Amino acid sequence: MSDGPVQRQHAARMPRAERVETILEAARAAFTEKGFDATTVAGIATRIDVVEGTIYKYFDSKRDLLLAVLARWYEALLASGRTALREADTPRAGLLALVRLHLQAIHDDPPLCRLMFREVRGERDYEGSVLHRQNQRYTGLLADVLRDGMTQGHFRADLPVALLRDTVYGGIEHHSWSFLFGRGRALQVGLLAEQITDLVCRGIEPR
Amino acid sequence: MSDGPVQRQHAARMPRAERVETILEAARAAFTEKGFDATTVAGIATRIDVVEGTIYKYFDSKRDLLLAVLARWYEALLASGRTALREADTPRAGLLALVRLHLQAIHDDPPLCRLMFREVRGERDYEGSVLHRQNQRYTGLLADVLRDGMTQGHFRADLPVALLRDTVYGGIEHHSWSFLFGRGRALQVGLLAEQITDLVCRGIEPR
Amino acid sequence: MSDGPVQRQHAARMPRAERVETILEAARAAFTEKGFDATTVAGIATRIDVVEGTIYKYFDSKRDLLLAVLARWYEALLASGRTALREADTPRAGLLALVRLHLQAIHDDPPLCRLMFREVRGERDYEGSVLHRQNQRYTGLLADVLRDGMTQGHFRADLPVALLRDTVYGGIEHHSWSFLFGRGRALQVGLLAEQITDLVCRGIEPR
Amino acid sequence: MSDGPVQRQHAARMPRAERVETILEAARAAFTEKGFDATTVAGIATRIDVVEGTIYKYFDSKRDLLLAVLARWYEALLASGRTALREADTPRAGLLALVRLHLQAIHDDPPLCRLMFREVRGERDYEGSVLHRQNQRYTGLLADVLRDGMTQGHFRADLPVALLRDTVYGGIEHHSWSFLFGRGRALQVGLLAEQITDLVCRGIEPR
DNA sequence: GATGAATGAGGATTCATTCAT
DNA sequence: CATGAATGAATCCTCATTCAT
Repeated sequence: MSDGPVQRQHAARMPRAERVETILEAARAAFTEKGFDATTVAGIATRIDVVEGTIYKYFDSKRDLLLAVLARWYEALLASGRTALREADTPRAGLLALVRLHLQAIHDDPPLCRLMFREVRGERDYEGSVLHRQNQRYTGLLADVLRDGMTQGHFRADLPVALLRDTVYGGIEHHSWSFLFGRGRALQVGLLAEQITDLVCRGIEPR
Repeated sequence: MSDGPVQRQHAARMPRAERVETILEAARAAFTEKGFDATTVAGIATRIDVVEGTIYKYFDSKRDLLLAVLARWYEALLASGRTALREADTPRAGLLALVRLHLQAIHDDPPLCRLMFREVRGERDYEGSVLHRQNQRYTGLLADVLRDGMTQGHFRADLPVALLRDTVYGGIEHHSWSFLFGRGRALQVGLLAEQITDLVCRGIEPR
Repeated sequence: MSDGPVQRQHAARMPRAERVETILEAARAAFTEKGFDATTVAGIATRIDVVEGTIYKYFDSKRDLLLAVLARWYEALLASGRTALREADTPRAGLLALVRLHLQAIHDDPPLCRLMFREVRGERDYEGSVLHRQNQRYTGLLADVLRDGMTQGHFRADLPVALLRDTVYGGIEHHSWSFLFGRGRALQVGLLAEQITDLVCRGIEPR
Repeated sequence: MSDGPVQRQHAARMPRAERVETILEAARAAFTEKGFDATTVAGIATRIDVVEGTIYKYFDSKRDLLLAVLARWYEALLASGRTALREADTPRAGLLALVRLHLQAIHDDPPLCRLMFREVRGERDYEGSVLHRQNQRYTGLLADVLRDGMTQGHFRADLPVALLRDTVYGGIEHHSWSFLFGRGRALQVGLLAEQITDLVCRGIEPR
């Protein structure tokens, strides 16, 4: 008898939304474990017992998948930011909350942050992408807090909001660098948040 | 079929140092024009009329070449930083000078900065590399200024120097992002330098 | 991610014959627009708002679909040929009519002809296919005319009918080539028909 | 010990021209044996004990390789045609020689002809290609003979040379079809050449 | 010092087709 | 009659790097 074609069982049928979910989960795991390049689509597929083709039914490309994984993360971050702000009663408190949130996010999932910093930011397809828009909404939260603080007289108004926003996020990220990519020790989330907030607030305190 | 026989003459023999020079120049041009991945070693070789093998006589790998290109750039930057500091008579003046220098560097050679941010930082081989060490020396200039300022009582001393340093450089880079990678408009070097310095100084002014 | 959920309604149910009709129509459009390979079954399905599976209910394979499309065309051609012959009163008139018909067909639907020449003829599954049989019936019309002409003494009988037939059809097709595949100008149907008929009937020997 | 990288011996070094030769030979064999699609570049490489990359050093793509194989064949054909003409002392003799040559070529290497008819002719990249130009030179030989014959009064001059040329080559090819693609019997080169020449020269009108 | 022939690994992607619902 | 989730095969091509000459 000739070798029969190894008829593999079809994976369990799933409604679209659910399948997307499982793929996203597997992709996230794979990407964070091995990085983008070292991850193969076949590898992702194997984790959830489907074939590569199935993944391409739902995502146009491997890169698309990466972007989708990160988009979900940003979604959650944005929600957390909004929640945090609701409980902040002064601009300074809002600022502190957002700084802490950002540090916490980096602290909690370094691999995902590495992915974001390494594989996405600065790539040609980032500008104007959904992810970029989400990022803008997210950092916009802090810009809003600053603007409100200026309006209400808590902060001096002669420095551009965008510059302040970038200083905060740029500072945080730069400072997290060795934690993320080197052999740096854990981030002191609480302390750092206080220090950064302090630096910025005193820098923008009205005379 | 690919290009014909092209019976090429041996390229002019050159003393080692000179040959290294031409290679570095060609590599810099190629990398900044097309990015690291899109640049081929063969392409670099062609620019100076040698073959790939010749390049490998002088550099161990394509990546090595990139690192060497950037190392030269940092060398110059470091020298500029030192010069600038010599003319600064107060800590604040020193800080302003270094901020301005950094902004100017980004302003003057965006492609090279892109290379640095995109292809080098965050890569596994950066930590501990020569380039990293140079970067540390370079940013160390600013750290020194801050430390001196604290010692001399110009700056409050209760915030970590490293955090301040990262805030400055992180802020600058974050803020340059859209200029480098998006369709952002030119950097206002002078104005930005003033604003950043102002923000930081008032933030760290002793009460 | 690929197109959203697109919760589609079931397409209107149709009696078999009618559904076959719509599929054939869509397939013809798709194939002639983009060629066989570039056409996807999914694309054909989309045109008539059904899913791929539906098409496979009616046709065994994509190739089958192509063959069916062309078979309809041949059907019409064959009918035209028969009609044309009915009005021809001499062998030469019959020959002229068939030559003109063939040229006209090429002239009227170049995309379909391209399909026939490019994707079907010379493929392994053509020999012995329904399409091939139709082709034989169609070119058989001309063979019959020739045979009749020989029997009746209008034509010399020492050349194989098959060779004559192939010379006519091969000549026409070869000559249409640049019109079909190049940037050639329109076919001069009437003139060419006369010339070809003349050539075959009289040869090129001067009287 | 970790798995050493199976260091395969480098294939014998060859000068460019010679290597091109071996590749072309292997490609020709592979293509004619299995057709274009079924042939893999890896398979070609294996035949001559090199790796795929080597082939891509000399040819830009698999298709390029096919075209190059056929170009060589045409080269030879063109030369044969010129030789044949040199010995023909009348236009009719020239015509006969070229017809016979063409039939002989088809007879001698059906697989290569199949390649030409199936994979090249009618493809988008054929028009304007080197191959096309060669084909034009080749068929131009026959056009020249016809033109000369007309000038010298051996042939009537009221039919377009291009039409005659296409009739000859189209007729031959059409007639060879079943030999090439079906289960048809061998071509009767000599007989067919006589008949075709006769047909073209005298037509089918009885004297 | 320079050449340039040869290596070799590696994976994303497409879509016709099937079949459970 | 229609859906649409899942399969799975199959290979071209690039280019950094090596090394014999």
